[in-house]
Amino acid sequence: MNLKQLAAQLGLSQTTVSRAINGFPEVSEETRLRVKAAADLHGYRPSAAARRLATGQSGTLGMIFPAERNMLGDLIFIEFLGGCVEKAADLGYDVTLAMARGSQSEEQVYRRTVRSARVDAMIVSSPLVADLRPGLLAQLGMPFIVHGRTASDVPYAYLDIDNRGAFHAAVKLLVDLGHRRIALLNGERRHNYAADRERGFRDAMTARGIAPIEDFVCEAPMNEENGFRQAARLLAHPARPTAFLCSSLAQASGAAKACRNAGLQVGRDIALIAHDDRLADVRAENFDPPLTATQSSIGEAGRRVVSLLVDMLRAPREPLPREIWPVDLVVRASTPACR
Amino acid sequence: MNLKQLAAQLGLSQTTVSRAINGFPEVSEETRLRVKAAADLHGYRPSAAARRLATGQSGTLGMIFPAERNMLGDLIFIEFLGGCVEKAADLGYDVTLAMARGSQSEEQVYRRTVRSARVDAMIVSSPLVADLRPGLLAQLGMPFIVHGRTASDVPYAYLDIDNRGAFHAAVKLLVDLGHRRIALLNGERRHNYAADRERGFRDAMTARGIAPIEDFVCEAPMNEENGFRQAARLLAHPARPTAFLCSSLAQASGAAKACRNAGLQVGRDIALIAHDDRLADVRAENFDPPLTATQSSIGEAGRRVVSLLVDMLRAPREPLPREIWPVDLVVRASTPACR
DNA sequence: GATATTTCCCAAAGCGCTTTGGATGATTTA
DNA sequence: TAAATCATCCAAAGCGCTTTGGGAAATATC
Repeated sequence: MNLKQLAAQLGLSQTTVSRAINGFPEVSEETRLRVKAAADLHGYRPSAAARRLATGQSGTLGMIFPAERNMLGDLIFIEFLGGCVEKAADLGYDVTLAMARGSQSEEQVYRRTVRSARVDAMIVSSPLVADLRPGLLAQLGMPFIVHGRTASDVPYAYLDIDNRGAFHAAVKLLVDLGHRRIALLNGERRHNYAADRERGFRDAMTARGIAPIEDFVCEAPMNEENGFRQAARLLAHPARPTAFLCSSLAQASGAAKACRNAGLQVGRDIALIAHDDRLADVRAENFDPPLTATQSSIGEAGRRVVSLLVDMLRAPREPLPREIWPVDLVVRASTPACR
Repeated sequence: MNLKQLAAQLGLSQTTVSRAINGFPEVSEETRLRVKAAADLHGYRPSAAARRLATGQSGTLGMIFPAERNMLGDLIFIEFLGGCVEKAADLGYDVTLAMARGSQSEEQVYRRTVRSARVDAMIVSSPLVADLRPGLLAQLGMPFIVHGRTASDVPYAYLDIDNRGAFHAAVKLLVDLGHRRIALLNGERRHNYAADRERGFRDAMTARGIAPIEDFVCEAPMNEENGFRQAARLLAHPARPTAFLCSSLAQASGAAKACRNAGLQVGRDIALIAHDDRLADVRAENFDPPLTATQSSIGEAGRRVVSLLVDMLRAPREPLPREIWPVDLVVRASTPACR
């Protein structure tokens, strides 16, 4: 059943029926009810294709699969994606995925996606410190929002968490507990979130008059193995760290193992803090001992990102939305005072 | 630039230009070249929306986020999804995702997706032994393919791996090595793949005249914790298993830990085999010791599933495609002979 | 009571593509 | 040479919706 048939059935014009369904004010409440009832009765669903053609809007948001694949990255991505899909569905949008493969560069994938006009807007995730995507999308005239921030000449919409503030607060906590020899096991510096966290770490140390020990400031892909390896190396140091600050629970897990191997009990002999993205199945409170963590739900971020993006599409406004979420520091059992 | 403008530019009709671009035979090679050149020059891309409306095809495949969320499940899903997206892009299709949330049941999500006609076909993943989705989709007239198999009244297209054969072979290997007390740490029985694996396990045991010890046949969500817990329990048994057969690397990881805790060295004192889905970052060969595994790439399965599904759409044929992939049994260092 | 204003509804024109059903010459065939 | 066949191309009719630009009746304003 299509609009024309439904209109005929009701003895109304297509215009009126269309307006009744889409909630325009030019139709009486009585008629609207009648239309809705008939639509329900006949199981009428507007054709997405026709609506898209008529409005020029596809009702679809696009995301690109991250080029780097690894376990934690995949888990974070899917959690974020899940939030996006959930919210998008609520708002009547679809989410479609593209992928940069061997032969096709990420830039080509973005260009192709934009040109085929299959999506109304795009979501950019995991930006690097210097990321070309905002510039590219702005130049192509495609609305977009970034989950995170990056250096960019053009203004852009974003939602980020306060990585800098979070790690600043974590360091402050440790310093207040008497720790001075604090190690940072960070993600790769080229990722903006990692750069921000390092900045927060350094600022907090400096603010307390402590010079960060350069050898204690580590970066590496965030996985358990790197966490283990780097922590083990630092623990072998003549003056070992008394606290580890990790960028992910995966690294924290590796670091905890290294501590155990070194005969140190986390929460008694050594302190451990990690950032917790609130993934479905990997949570700081389930560690042994429960981990003190900076935490922020990445799924929630996905929902909000979509919400902001759809707002932008429905009512383009200046300035572009920009949100920086504060990050909770949840103190649990892994952060003893320094002895 | 649209078709009309391009046609005017070339002094041709829309019909001819459309046919030239879509490779119909009614247009001379010379004209086709001329059209393609002009299209390239002006950066012409057909409007997806218009094409969709005219053809009634959306050029989009749909997938539903699995309702259960957990780490391994998410990793498997994203690996499969990645394969699907990659192949779909090659074939000119988009992949869109929907999600069953709190209020909306999975069935409602399927119904809504089908009625809004946003997708040409759907991909059903992780089917249960008794899964309603094939029946539902068949009834709704939506083409689909299942990754896996299920009990269903209606015929349906599927791609599955030979789970039964794989676990049969694994048991055979262990028995040939002298093992008799073999434990199965399986995923939940309601999943079809788990039921198939259990069947393979039992068949192989019985075929060799060994009665499976019921207490050694375990099912649980596939994660490290359950692997650890169940293995630890069985190892405390007066007559402990001499071999573990796990349905996932996560369980194997937990089981390996339980073995170490019990003072047993995997690959010397006890045997361990697991199924390896070839996830990006979790591979049997990276275990210590490298794990003997039944292996099959789930990303490859995603690619093939899309390939079969698109074939179905382009040229509907009976019978529906059905593929069962053999599973490799790769012997590594974790399976010593029984002492 | 006459004139504005609202309220509610409609006809028709797109949106940009595909596809049907010819039309026109050129080439074969009889 | 006339008829049949091909090879190319075209005009126009949708696909199912939104939206513009009114129009008629009901209500408010003076």
